[in-house]
Amino acid sequence: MGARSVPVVESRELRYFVAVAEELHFSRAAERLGMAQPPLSRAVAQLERRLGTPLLERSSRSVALTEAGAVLLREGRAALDALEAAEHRTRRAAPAPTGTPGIAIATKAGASDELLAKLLDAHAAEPGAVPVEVVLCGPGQQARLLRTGRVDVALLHPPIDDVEGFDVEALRTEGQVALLPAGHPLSTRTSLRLADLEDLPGLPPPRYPRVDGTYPEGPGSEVHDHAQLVQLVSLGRTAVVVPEVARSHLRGGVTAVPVVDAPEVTTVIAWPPHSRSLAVARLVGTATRL
Amino acid sequence: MGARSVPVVESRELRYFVAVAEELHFSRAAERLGMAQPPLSRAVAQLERRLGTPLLERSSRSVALTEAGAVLLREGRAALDALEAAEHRTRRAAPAPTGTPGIAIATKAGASDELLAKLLDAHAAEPGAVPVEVVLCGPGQQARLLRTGRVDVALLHPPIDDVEGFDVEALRTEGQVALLPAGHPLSTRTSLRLADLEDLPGLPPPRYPRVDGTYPEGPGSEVHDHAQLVQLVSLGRTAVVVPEVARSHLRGGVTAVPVVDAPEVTTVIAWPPHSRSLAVARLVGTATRL
DNA sequence: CGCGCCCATACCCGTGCGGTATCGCTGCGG
DNA sequence: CCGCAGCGATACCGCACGGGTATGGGCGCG
Repeated sequence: MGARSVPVVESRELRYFVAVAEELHFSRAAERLGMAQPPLSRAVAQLERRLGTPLLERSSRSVALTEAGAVLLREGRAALDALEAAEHRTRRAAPAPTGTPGIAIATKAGASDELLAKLLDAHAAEPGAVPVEVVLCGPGQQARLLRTGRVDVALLHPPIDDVEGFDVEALRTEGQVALLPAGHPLSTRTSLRLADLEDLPGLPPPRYPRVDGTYPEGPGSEVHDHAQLVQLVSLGRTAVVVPEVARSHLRGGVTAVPVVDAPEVTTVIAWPPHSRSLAVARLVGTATRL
Repeated sequence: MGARSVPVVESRELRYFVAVAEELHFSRAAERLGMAQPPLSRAVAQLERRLGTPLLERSSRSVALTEAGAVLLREGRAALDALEAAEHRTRRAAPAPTGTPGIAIATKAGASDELLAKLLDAHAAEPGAVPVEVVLCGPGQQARLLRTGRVDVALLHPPIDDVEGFDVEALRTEGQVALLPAGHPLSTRTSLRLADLEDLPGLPPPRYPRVDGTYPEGPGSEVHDHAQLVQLVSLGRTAVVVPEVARSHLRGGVTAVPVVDAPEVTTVIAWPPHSRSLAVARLVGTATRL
């Protein structure tokens, strides 16, 4: 198994480059990395020398990626994720108290609650069940947690979530309903179409946080969890389309009406390929038998 | 896109650990890494401190992997491969003369020759064809070249080759034939079964190199390419079972007889998932239309 | 035209990586 | 039973390199 070729790029340099490539700004990237700008410039220049190709186009007013730089950004992120995953999975494999010798599952906070509850119950009832740590996270974060090894499995919702590169098993498919303030003209309907819900007067769509934590501009309210969302609807401030399960934990003042032409939402359980973990395989097996 | 969590493990340390874990011997690993043994011991100990868990069980006479160490070996190899891939793919994306702005394909030396030739011809005839570099390699090496980004696509033969983690498209399926010295008693048969070929007197199976370049022990001759193999057969020194295409470039003194119960051999074209390369997509498209 | 933003260069310092020497343990052979 | 040899750990040292501060230089903008 010899002949692993000599490495040229060090992971530290790669992290530096990725920070600069993401910020497109050396000073801001340096700040994010907790270091000064000059050594960062030098490190990136050194990386370019080692790779033998420019990665960034600098003018004194702006920074842009070259073709090679774009490739390295994409591939470098993947490599750094793999590195982080190696670290986390090793920690998890360690004997207690350093690591929890169980498995961790990620799910979007406020989503798939009862499905997850059923899964955990069923798993706990199985012989040889291991402890399961539940990691709640913001929307779109599950994939990253999975890629970086902080969790072993995740519940997510393609095609909204990116499942590229994971093994997945579908658990459930459901339609979507509109949540409307009670008393809204449309709330008496027995079904709706998406077109009915466009530009409802006085009910601007809420603004969800982006993956970087910032919020888009717009008239609607900022929202970051499900309870807030339902509350906003009941206050007559917004209307939204959500998966059917949301009906099960509604409150007064909110009416749910099926939206017949909304895309179906599937919930899948995802895990990293090459997973050699027996515990993961068992959990997935339990999930598919629900 | 903030919040990439702080790294604890450096790629250099990981390479050191992987070397030790593969050798299970600090001094040999140090030699392989081109360094002295004491700093290697220290670096691995430091990695264990950072991860907060022992990776190796040392006695003064032997070294063994712990559970966590086995996980880190597997995951660490993958991470190092990803790192190397980032490097190679970036180089390939660089403008000439540093990188070849084309694509590279790996194939086992001496296998799939005419299939590859047809593919290259067909590709060259397409509009917008890019230069294709052909990388010949030893058996079982294609997957590594693909994983580490030295090539963009590979021709391989599941289930002999591991295609786990790659996207694949089947190109051809064929049976296998036995190559026998002309005049051998079995060479007059019109078909054979695997059982017929067990323990043929005077025709011990050849010894192929393992992935690490060493050869297993045994009575047969060492062999490292197809021409040698055929020559050995014609010299009456061995007999082998190979895919049917081998018939097309036989020489005198060798007879091919179909083996009806040998497993079918499929040739697939494989490429890394998430490949964003248009050139790769086009080459694969061409291949499947052959 | 000058100011300010931003990346590069110059220079210095301290940390940490790698090297040599040596110790301590252990299995083995006489 | 003792000595030797193999191997990993420890001790110590020197230097290379990563990171900091100060400063230069190019270019938009007011």
